[in-house]
Amino acid sequence: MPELPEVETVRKGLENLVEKAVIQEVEIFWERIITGSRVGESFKKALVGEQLQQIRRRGKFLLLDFDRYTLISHLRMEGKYEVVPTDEPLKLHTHVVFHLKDGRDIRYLDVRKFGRMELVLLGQEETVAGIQRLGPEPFADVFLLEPFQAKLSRIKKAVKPALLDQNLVTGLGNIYVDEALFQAGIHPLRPGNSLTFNEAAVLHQSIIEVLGKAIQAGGTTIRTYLNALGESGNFQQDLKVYGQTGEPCIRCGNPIQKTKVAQRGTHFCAHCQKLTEENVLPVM
DNA sequence: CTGTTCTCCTGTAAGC
DNA sequence: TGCTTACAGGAGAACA
Repeated sequence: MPELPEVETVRKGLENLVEKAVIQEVEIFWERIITGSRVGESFKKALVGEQLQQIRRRGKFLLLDFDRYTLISHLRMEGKYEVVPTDEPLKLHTHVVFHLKDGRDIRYLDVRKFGRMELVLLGQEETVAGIQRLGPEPFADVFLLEPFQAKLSRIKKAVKPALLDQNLVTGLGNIYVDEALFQAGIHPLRPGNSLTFNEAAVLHQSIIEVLGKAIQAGGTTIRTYLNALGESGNFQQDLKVYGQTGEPCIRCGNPIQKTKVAQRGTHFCAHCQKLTEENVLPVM
């Protein structure tokens, strides 16, 4: 599942391959991938003749800047891009194809069809609600402790779903949220407002470190798909709790446990991440 | 406004 | 062996 580090890896890979490429034609095989006011023919028509100038990223959204438009792309669970010669046969689950003037295609594949694309006027991504509500990028220069702590202190729900909201900080998904909470020694079910200032500070630092290291590693590759961009990371070898159910905790040796929090598989060490009695949330 | 549940999708694995 | 069910989860919609 692409989270911020994986999306950043895709961004770099795509930009290196297709910067300055010009779109000749667009084909859509699953209409629901495209949302917003420019869908179907209007989406295709707008992009014909457009040259890709740069690719930016905001949270887990890719922002492809053309001459007059910005294509906002979210990979959600399993979306991926590949750049291949136009004459190469389409793989299963190919939903959108951007034919380029140089004889190649940018192809969007997505087994689950959860990913979305939206075309807005150049640089107008802030008009999209999903981007407007994003918190700061998880970097030390913009993700500041004081506002994080202040917001967290007003959140009654569990800290894990709070961090997955993308509003406190953007970029965490199910893998890195478990890793950051483990590194900070905080139980995923602790209510946001139950964290002490010191705990919030440690969590803040853990989020910056975990995502920073994952970006350096090129993200986490759990299933490898040859030729797809962003599937070559190696952070999977640095995972301390995600997918480590039953394995000994690197800190205390007790087995890593798996449970469900807010409908999501959640990995943690019951010894290192304590949920004290008074912090127990009502059964959902 | 806050918090929770449902929905979208298909491949894979577990269960009977 | 073959059919059914559970599970994987990001984000937006729907709802209390």
